[in-house]
Amino acid sequence: MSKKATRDEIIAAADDLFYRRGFEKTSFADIAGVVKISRGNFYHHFKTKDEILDAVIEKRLADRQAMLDKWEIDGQTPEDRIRSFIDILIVNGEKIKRYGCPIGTLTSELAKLNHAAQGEANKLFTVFRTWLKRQFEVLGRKDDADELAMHLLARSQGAATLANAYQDDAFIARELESMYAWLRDCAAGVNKRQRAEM
Amino acid sequence: MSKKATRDEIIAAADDLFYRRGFEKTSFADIAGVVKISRGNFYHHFKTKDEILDAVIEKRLADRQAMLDKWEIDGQTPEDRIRSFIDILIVNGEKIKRYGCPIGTLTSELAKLNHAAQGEANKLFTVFRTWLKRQFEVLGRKDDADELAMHLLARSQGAATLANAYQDDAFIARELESMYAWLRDCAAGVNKRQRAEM
DNA sequence: TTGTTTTTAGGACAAGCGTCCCAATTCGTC
DNA sequence: GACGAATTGGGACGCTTGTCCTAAAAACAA
Repeated sequence: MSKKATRDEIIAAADDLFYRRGFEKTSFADIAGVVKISRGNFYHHFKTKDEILDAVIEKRLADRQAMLDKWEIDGQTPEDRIRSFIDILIVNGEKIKRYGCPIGTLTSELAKLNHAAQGEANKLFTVFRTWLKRQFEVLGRKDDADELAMHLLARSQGAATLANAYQDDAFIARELESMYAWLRDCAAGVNKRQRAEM
Repeated sequence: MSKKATRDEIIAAADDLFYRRGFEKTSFADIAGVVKISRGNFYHHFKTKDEILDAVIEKRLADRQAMLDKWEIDGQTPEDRIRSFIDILIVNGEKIKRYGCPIGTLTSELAKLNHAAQGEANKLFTVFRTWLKRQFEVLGRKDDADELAMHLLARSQGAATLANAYQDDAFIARELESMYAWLRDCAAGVNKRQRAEM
């Protein structure tokens, strides 16, 4: 097999295992078992485990960016597109209930390991943050677009964390409804704080 | 030294290390280094690493419960008390920025490890959930008290996760303000969805 | 003081880890 | 088919891990 094909298989297997078991817990042997190559052969593709992590983060960045680019075409309005982001909790619901958010759990783990790739992993959040910011801008919320983006990211992360802990579909449904409602308010140009001050 | 005193020192050291480095990454040697006892001596206090984890979770449960019980006395109104919960993000702000939420990150890690103590760790969330639920009941939201408790837990978790990733004080301040405003609305008996439907 | 129990230190152990080497195999090109 | 390069499998390496044993020290009881 060509070098690149094997390399991509390793990255795909590592991506999956890092998500399901965590980076630290996943060993070379685990990945080799999935890809069905010998452990020794690894060194020809990746010199260290950290190099695999870098490649996995790179792949995740590309995957997420591709997904957002696709939404940019599919979604008619920025509100539609932001709703697609919220709906990740549905589309990936089963995996999130089992393993949490792939981005949030990775950044948390790397923060605890004080790992050099922390900065790269945080870019995963930033990809969504930047994209959401732009959607809110198009939506007409130019002044607080980044704040709204961060807020929605936080809401989504919180829902994912508790979905993982409790596996409660009713809770997830309520959080989704609540985020939809919040988004409608955003689109109407009225944010929660302004209303509270009325 | 008495057996219990040493045992408590081990638990305290493990509690701290599990939080800062994660359960998996923390070794017997790490804990022994902090407590300054020999590695071999461990077996006399804990037969397995999982037993230490159980003890750490037990301690965290007791600590949190004690904190909540204290708030029950200190806080004049249920709104005051719930505000104390929100303010954890300020009081433990520096640690949360560095290591994330001690509860959320532990449950996430144990979920990935598929660890037997998952259920016990989730009780940490439930301690807060139950307490918050009661506060909302006293606040006069008897019908949706548990829903409100879960929602606030999620908001808090999300804020902690992004605080850990970005270490952005302005973001944390905004999330706090937003949660305060939400709480005021709750106290006024009007939740966000009802308002959005007006 | 003597004898018993509790607590300790140090190290052995088998297993798993990331890393690395090297000889054999496969591949692509002439 | 032959040859150099790319790719592979198997295993060695030094280290760390959780676990466990044993003998010495300390604490306590009589």
